[in-house]
Order: sequence, then C-alpha cells, then structure tokens
Amino acid sequence: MSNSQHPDKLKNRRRGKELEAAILQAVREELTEQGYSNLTMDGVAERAGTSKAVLYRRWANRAEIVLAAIRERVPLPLEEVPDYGNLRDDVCGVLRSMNQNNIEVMIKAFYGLVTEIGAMPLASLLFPQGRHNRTMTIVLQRAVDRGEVSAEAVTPRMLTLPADLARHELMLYNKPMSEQTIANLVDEVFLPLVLKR
Amino acid sequence: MSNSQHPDKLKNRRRGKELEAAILQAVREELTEQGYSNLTMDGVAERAGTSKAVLYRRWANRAEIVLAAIRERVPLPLEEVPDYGNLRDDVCGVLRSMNQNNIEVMIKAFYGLVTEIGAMPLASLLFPQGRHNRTMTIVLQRAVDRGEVSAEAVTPRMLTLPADLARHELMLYNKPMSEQTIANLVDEVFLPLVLKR
DNA sequence: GCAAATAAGAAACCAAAAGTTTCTTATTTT
DNA sequence: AAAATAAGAAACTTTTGGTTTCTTATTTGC
Repeated sequence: MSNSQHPDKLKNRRRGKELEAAILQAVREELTEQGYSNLTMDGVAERAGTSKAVLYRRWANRAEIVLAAIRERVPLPLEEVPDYGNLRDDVCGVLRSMNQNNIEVMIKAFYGLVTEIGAMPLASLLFPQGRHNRTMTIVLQRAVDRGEVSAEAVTPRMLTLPADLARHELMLYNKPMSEQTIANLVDEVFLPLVLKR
Repeated sequence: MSNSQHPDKLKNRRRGKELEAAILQAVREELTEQGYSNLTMDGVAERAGTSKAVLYRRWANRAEIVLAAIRERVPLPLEEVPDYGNLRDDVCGVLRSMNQNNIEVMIKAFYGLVTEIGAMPLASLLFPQGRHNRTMTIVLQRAVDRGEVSAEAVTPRMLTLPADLARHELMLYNKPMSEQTIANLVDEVFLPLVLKR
C-alpha cells in the first residue's frame, strides 16, 4: 500500500470565510435543484464537502442557513440609476432589474422561509421595497425635470406601483417576467397614470 | 365496576361526510394555531378525535389534506354580483370580498403548499383569477352600460388589475386589506385608468 | 333480525431528516 | 514547539410523515 492514499480525499481543510462561502454556495445549488422542502442539511453538508456539525456551529437551523445563502445574493442598491432619456425606458429598466439575480431561487426560498418563519421582515429583505422606492424617486424626479410628468402626479402609490405589479407577477408565476409583461405593465398601467397629457 | 364506563370516551363512531368535515375543521384550526410548518398529522388526528390511519385513508399526504381543508373555504362564485349603482362601489365590493373567508389561514396554507408542491395551479385555486375575471367582466360591462366607461377601455389588463393589486397586498402583508387601502387602489389606480373623462 | 361487508380507531412500526454530542486531527496562533 | 482553535467523521436522539395490523362499531343486504 502506497502511503499517498486517498488521492481525492484532500486533507486540505478549509476554514473561516472560505468554508462559509462554499457552504452557502452549496445551499443555493441544493435550493435550485431540490427546492426548499427537499433541501436537507445532510445534502448541503455533503455537497459542500463538510459535515453537519460544521453547519450547526454557524447557523441555528435550516431556515437560518437558507436565509444567509439568499441574503448574500440580494442585489446591492444601484449607485447610479441608469438614465435612458425617457420615463418609459427608465421604469422598464427598474422592472428588468427585478428579474435578475436568480429570481427563481429567491422566490423558492421566499415561500419556504415565510412558511417556516412566518415573518414579513423577510419580504422587505427579499423584495426590498425601500430600495425600489429610492430608485423610483430618482426616476420620477427626472421625468418631472424633463417635463414628462407633473410634480403632483408623484404620489407614494405611483412610487411603488410598478414594483408592486412586478412583484405580484414574480410571486404568482414564479419565473422572470417576459419583456411583453414588463411593457404591458408600464404602457397600460403606469404611464397613463403619471404622464402629462 | 359499572358497565357504563368511559363517560367521556364515546363509542359513537362518526363516519363518512360527518367525520370528514370534522377532520378538515381540525386541519383549519391547527393551521391557524400552529401554522403550516408546525401542523402535524398526529396533531390533526388528535384534535379531530380520530387516528392517523383515518386521515391517510382519505388523503395521500399532508399537502393534500391541507389543500382539501382550504378548498372547502374558497368562496363560491357570486351568483349575483351586487350592483351598487356605480363602478367605484362595485369594484370596492369585489376587493372587499377578497378580504373575507379567513384570508390569513388561506395565505398561511398557500405559502406552505407552494413550498411543498411548488406548483401554480394552486394560485388559481386559492386566488381564483377566473372568478374575479368573470365578476369584473360583469362589473365593467355595467359601467359601460351606465356610460361611466367606454367599451375600448375594457382590456384584459383592466379586468385583472384590481384583484392583482389586492392579491399583492394580501400576500405581502398577510392580513386583510384596510378600507383605506382598498379605496386607494380603486381611486388612485383603477378608476383613473378606465373612467371616461 | 342477523350475517357479512365496511370503515373507524388504536397502536406498533419504519424511514427520513433535523438537530446534538463526542472524538480525532489538521491548522493556526503564540 | 506547544497550546488553542476549529474541521470533519460518525454515532446518536427526537420528531414526524407515512404504513401496517388488528379489533370492533356501524351499516348494508338478505
């Protein structure tokens, strides 16, 4: 027997942040492949090449680890809200941004977490209304400056309406919105309400 | 020893529909008190005063029994859509009808079921878009007849918009909508889009 | 009214998965 | 180089979904 056995079984132990990142990545992969209710701690441990004890040293339970895995992927606020030169394209841009970042995984996790935790701080984490609000404030202010929209038309409801409708689509159909849906929401609902005429 | 023992332990066996109704009621109560993820089959059996075997003779698994318990409570289509004499009040009526029938329980179940089943036929069961569509068709036709709305304004999007926004509110906040919210959705979003002017 | 068929209820059972504990050993810290 | 720290393996407990078996109350059909 050679003394360099287990060529696949590295005894290179990861620790700290490196290990943690690998675990959370494994959670996201299991979530994608298995869905929330079939995601098991054993499965995560095996996929991450570690053991359950390591998971439970860091997170108290399944919900916590999934939450951590998802939280990492919540997009950071856009420093610059891109200016496409008109309100329509700006708002479409905002809605398109809600489509990305593995939205399916986010929603799968969301349903599971709400079921288990029941709380709604979650909603504001996974569907960050505050952020969309800020973005929409900028977008609508620009439209006012351009003369597309009168200042009185900018009400709280108009700030949230496009993202609310988009969120509804995402939650109900559990998949990214089509370009057609985005266009319909903007052209048939939002713009007629705010555009000057 | 008297031969009329067990004064509390009736040997009055319920069967068929009567038993089934008691079980589904127990499911709803457990759902309310425990939430979906803490609802156990043993708990349901005990509360209903029966045994697990009886449950599994009727339903294949936990999701099925919860689904059955909820399905019972989905309101039947309104034979008569009440006519309040104007579009505003008619639409408010439709949204108010979405508030009732233990909406919190419905939503708790909904999140759990989507997590476990993952499917979206659910959505159409628990948030019956078809029904709302039918109701809204009637309501809007009336408005056209009254001259409040022009026929071209009645698009598919306008048929679903009020219920979509209401559903979004319900799913996100997990509680009945306030009168103020209903009024805001109708007055600030829906009516301006469809009313003649 | 009685025998046979049916379904309820009790209880033991299995398997999967969450969560815990203990122990060994690789890696880092001092 | 020794001591402290944390990873990894594995066995273990508990809970719960789901199944099976058996007894017996109730219904059905004659």
